[in-house]
Amino acid sequence: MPELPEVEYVVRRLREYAADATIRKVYVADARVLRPQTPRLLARRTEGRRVTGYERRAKNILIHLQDGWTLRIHLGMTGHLYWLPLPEKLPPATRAHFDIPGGRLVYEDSRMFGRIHVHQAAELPELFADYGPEPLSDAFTWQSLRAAAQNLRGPVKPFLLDQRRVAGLGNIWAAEALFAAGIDPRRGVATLGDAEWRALHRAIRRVLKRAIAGTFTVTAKASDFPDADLLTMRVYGREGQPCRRCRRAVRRMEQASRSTFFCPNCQR
DNA sequence: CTGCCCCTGTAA
DNA sequence: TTACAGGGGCAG
Repeated sequence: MPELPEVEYVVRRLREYAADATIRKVYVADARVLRPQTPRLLARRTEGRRVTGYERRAKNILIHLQDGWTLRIHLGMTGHLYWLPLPEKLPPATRAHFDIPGGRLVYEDSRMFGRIHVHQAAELPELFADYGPEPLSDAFTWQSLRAAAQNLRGPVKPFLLDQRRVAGLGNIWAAEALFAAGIDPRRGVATLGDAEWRALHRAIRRVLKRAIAGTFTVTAKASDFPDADLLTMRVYGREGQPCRRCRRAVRRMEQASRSTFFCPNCQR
């Protein structure tokens, strides 16, 4: 479930609840979430080290530690990462947890598409070398978006999901941004004009900012993130329901084996 | 680019 | 029982 806004939420919560934590001990209940690394390696690199900062890069959570180590946690489809105060019981889908003073950092993940890796901080630039700009940073402009599509063909929706073009857009907000920009997800990137690139760029930023603000308006359990608010979606998950703008039925189609929702009337 | 794979849970 | 799920890596 987590996309950029939820990952951002997690990072801000960790800064709030687990600032200056020291990792005392690591427990791995299912080593598959570490692949290709191992519990032994994870323990060796993290135990006894203090957290020096939390950061989000695309949909990755970075936990910087003393001695130049960084935990990189990707939540995949069903991952959750949050601080849990000590008396509370670990949930059944806990795959790993980190003991810190006063509580635990819990990594829960039913489908285990997420990953926990430890890296030397120096190797991070290489790790993220292929990522596109952060959509909420100054580096992301409508010109940079247009440039990322140079010499590419194919529909705009899969283009937006490609982390090398823009970092951190997922299926929901790609669909919502295209609706906000009034662009049909089937349109080829080569057919978009400057006015459309501008509109798309603006829509991506607006939609993500609104989603981030939204995650903070709902109270979440144990500082975990709340589910994306389907009530505020314009098209995502609304197949057959009336478009909130023109009342015509929202359509669902498949693109690159992912579902795409759009309004054929409002998006052209 | 698309298709297949990785996994489990939930709803129709 | 089947369909579907908001993640990404990899081969073709």
